[in-house]
Amino acid sequence: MNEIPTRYNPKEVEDKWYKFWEENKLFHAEPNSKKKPYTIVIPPPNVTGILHMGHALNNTIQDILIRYKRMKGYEAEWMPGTDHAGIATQNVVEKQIAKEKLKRQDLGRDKFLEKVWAWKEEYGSTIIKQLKKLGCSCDWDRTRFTMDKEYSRAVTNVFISLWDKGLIYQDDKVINWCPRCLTALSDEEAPHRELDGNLYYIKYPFKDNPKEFIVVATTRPETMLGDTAVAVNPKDKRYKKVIGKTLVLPLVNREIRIISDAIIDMKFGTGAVKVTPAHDPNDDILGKKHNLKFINIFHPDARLNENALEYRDMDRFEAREVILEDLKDQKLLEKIEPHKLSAGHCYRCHTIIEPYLSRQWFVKMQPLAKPAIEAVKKGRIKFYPKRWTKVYLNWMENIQDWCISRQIWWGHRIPIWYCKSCASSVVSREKNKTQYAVRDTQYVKGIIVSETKPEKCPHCGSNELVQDQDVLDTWFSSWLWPFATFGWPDKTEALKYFYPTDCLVTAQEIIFFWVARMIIAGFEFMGDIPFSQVYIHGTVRDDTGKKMSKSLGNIIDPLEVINEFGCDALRFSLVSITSTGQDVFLSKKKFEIGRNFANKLWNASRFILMNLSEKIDVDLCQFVQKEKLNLAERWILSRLYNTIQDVDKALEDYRFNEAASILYEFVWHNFCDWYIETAKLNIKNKTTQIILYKVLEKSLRVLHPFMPFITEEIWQNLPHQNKGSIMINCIPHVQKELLSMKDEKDMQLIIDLVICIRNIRHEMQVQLDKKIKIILVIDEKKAAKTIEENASYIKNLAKVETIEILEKLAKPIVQSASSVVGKLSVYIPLAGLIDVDKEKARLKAKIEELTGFLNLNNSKLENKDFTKKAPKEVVENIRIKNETVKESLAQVKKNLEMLK
RNA sequence: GGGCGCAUGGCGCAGUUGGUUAGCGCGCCACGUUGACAUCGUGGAGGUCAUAGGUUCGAGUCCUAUUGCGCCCACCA
Repeated sequence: MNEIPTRYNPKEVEDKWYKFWEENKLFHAEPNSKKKPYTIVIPPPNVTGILHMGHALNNTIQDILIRYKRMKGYEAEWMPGTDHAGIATQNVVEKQIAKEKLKRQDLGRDKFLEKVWAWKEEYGSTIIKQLKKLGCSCDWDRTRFTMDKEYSRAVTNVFISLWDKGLIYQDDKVINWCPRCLTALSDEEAPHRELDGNLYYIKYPFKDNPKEFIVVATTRPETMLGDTAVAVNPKDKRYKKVIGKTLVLPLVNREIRIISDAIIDMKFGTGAVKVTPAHDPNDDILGKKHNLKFINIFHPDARLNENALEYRDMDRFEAREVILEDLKDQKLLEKIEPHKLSAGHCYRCHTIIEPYLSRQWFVKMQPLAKPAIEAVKKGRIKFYPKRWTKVYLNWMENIQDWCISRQIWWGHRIPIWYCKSCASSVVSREKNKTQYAVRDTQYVKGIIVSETKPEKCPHCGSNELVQDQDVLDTWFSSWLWPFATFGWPDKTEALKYFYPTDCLVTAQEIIFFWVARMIIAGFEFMGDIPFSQVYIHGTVRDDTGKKMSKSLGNIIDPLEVINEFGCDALRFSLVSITSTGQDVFLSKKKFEIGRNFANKLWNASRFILMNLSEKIDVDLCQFVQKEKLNLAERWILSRLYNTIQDVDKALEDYRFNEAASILYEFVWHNFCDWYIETAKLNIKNKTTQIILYKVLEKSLRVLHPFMPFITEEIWQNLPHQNKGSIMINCIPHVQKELLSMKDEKDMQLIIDLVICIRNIRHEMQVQLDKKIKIILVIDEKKAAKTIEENASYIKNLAKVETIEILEKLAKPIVQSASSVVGKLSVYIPLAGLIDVDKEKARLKAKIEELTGFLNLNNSKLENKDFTKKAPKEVVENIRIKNETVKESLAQVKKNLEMLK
């Protein structure tokens, strides 16, 4: 036994046990009619991803849930996989080929995609390997990738299904355009950030009187090149008479009309707005309504195009400066005011997005949202913490159409085909199905749908068909995750058994991107909720509250932490400091919590293993008889089972930090600090050994979901018959007959007494090797008996030589230090050692404390309203407490008297 | 313009439906190495729970307002 090291060394055990679990297929789940399923689908990390603290927290929580439920007897399925992350991955590969001075256009679509797949093959499983380092018990046999053939079939199917319902359409709209990624983005992908900008007041001269102007205010003067109107509010007295007149757009000399629309805010700026239909979402609406010209002034990369005349090819921000100079020269720039504005930023590259008129594909969301709203309102899907319900509903109830086409190459290509010869288009559909959907709207005239390239155009028979160049938004595949991963659209056994899933664990950032859309997709394609609970955890930040990011350089790498502190330490620490839904502020120091705890557990186990006698049959530990146990033993078992119960309750409510602290408190401060210390006195005793073993063995099982590696390592070193993994054992059943409030109270008296004696020793500076005598005065027979029975513990833990128990104090004990514990008076005769002044001060402080408490309670009891209105229990409790305190106080006062 | 979160001992945080003498970890002070553990043990100091009102017999916990910090949403030209 001596070969067990005094420090837990995670490096030696983690990989070993992970391999053991994997080889024994312990993470795999199959439809099993004898068990209830418990399913979690992982938020699929990007293939480009590398493990960061957000992942670590997110996946630790999922792993705790899944391991716990598995040990609770569920068929627990944790579906893993990765997301192809269209733009992100394309960007990575573009950067890679840029080193060879190549652009994707130089390679062409097919060659470039080959490169991306090659990249995916080489690096795409990095994050999976890292999740394994975290101990995640995912069902790797089912690992999915959103670009897998089967998964892609589901995506195409969904597109066609929505198409058939008329929920997908193509339109020319001003959308969010990233001039760097050169693609459209959805509204969610272009989060607004506040910028310090200016409001520029520009004079637009009247055509019939060039000396008169209308002044417009704008934050983006360069867009004036695309202006095709100026709008005012019809009620605005300042402008009433000029509505319908013509202005001459400066620099461009285009004639534009003054129109009126109630949407214009008279209070903002000058009340007159320049209208740029092709470059502003509002102006887009105005332009369509008033039949204005749409003039696009930008190249896709946001340099100005030929419509910008002499500003052509300038960058948008450079052009702004030049235009302002030119306006100044012409005395058309009235003034500049500083102004805060917010602008969309590309969520992948942070470039300021450009509102840009282009033809894109959209999903009509409103009809789809209805059941998703209902489900949450009716509580079929619950958010933890609840407050996110409101955020979700607010978004869902104001849902906008979803722009799903992306002008990139990496992704699911839109299954639409166009016929060159008759100008029809085709929506591609599944093989063997020949029915084509043909819709007669402005934009989709003669469109052809087909999963693979159709042989010929259904309209004219030509075989000159070309597929739409765009791919679908990444989230258009992720929203199918909870069922497409189980084989949908096929009706697989797994799908039937595991869907709907149980809990979705994620961060707030993707509620709209993903959670909300999954709920929509669940109803639309499965006819049911995708999960019943959503647990939203906080964001991981550094210790100053900043989000962790590479560019800020404040990253704490989970793998480094695992290397330095161990995986279990990482997991336990993370969970301990994350209270429900609150953001987590991290510093490396915080991982000491888990490391130290793991070490404590390790050493407690080490102690127990070193002391178990060879002959003992530990498998008998299941059959302990309560009548044969002493107080300490009954106490620790009661504590154990209460702990197991409390952990269960905490996990049901997703209060992970509470579960962790309950376990910490039990293992460290009940089991190690007290039970093991008492056990040392009878360590040769068979019952003692059995109890030590039993408590350890059961604790390990409850701890396992939190700290999988160390618990398996210790488990495997236990001398039991059960050589299978700890994973396949159950969370201990609570032996209700061993729960005892009385035992817990009685033991607490012993503990308090020991602490009290230690305290006096310390205050009076009585060395530990100095044997002392104590006199206890108590008139309660039961309590006296408890103390008598446990005298040996008190003697050993408080280093007391003799204990004398009296019913009453016949004569004063001179030269003693004294105290009270409940109704018990403690005297420690310390002839020659006692510092009378110190002792007086001690007693006075005690008197003050007790008096304060007594006064507080008395004032409560004297208050008739209180005794009348407060629950009986509360009043009674205070009465009882007060009685005890009164007695204590009287005793302490007497003791003080004696010192005089 | 709406919505949300957070303000508790030096630091980081708990505190579930209002009733505990307000807890935990780190740090601090003092003592300690009798073989589970110094990644440890023992004892201790330290808080008018942001401010002002209110509801209540009773408020860290509920309501209103204020201050400070942070976040989200929105078509503020």
